[in-house]
Amino acid sequence: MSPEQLFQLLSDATRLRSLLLLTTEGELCVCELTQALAEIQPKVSRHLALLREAGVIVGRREGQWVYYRLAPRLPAWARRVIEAARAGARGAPEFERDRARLAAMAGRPGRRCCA
Amino acid sequence: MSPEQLFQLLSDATRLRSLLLLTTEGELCVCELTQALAEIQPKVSRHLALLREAGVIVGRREGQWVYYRLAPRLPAWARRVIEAARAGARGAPEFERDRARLAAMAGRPGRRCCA
DNA sequence: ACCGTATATACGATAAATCATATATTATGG
DNA sequence: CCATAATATATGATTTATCGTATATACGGT
Repeated sequence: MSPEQLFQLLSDATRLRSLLLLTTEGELCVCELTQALAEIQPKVSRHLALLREAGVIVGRREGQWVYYRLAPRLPAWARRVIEAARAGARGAPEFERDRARLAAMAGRPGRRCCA
Repeated sequence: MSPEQLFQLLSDATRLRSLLLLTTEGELCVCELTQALAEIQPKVSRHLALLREAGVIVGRREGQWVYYRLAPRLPAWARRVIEAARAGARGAPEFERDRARLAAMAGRPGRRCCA
């Protein structure tokens, strides 16, 4: 994982938004990301595949769902890059909308509707 | 300056190498960067222009030379991204070679040859 | 075995970035 | 005013990324 490669991955809005959601939420399945980003599923899936193939995120299958999260073995400098990006994205409407859509999503898998 | 835009800028090897050199050296003119990167001048100049237009670096003309440095008004999160990239690039031969070529460069403008 | 849902991949088309070469601009020195 | 050096920009060609649609695969329930 070179800096150049990481930056190339983060330079796409779909991948960046996915990654930022994953860092704050910990773990999300593809359908949650698809809904949160308001994008079509193949698009989200393909971008997640790029992040996975580069080792930035890891996927875990549970039943029909595949949950993605930040790769635990991600180098410290890469984590710092993502953290800084999170700071840079603070308050930007594009990212706030993603969170809002995720929070408003009904029938999220593996979640009780009423805690 | 959005995170997405900064990452797009850093995703190119020429721009990333330039920027890392600028962070460690403080200020460099185009001919120094051209030599350090071992690239042709129009290529270096064009990539510097992109960084400048985005507000990542600023240029200062002194005689025939234009010296570039990190933009003083660069947001903190962007500085952290670049700092993390520096950590990620540590020891990578590509970047070490740049430094070596710069150090070996003769006739650098504005420098005494023997301090 | 079949169906519905979730996820992944293949494909051709479109858009965007990068390149090398050539040329223009700006400054210095004679 | 001309020549030279440093820097910037224009141009057309080429490569690389991204896209939407269609299709494939994997799983769970009936």
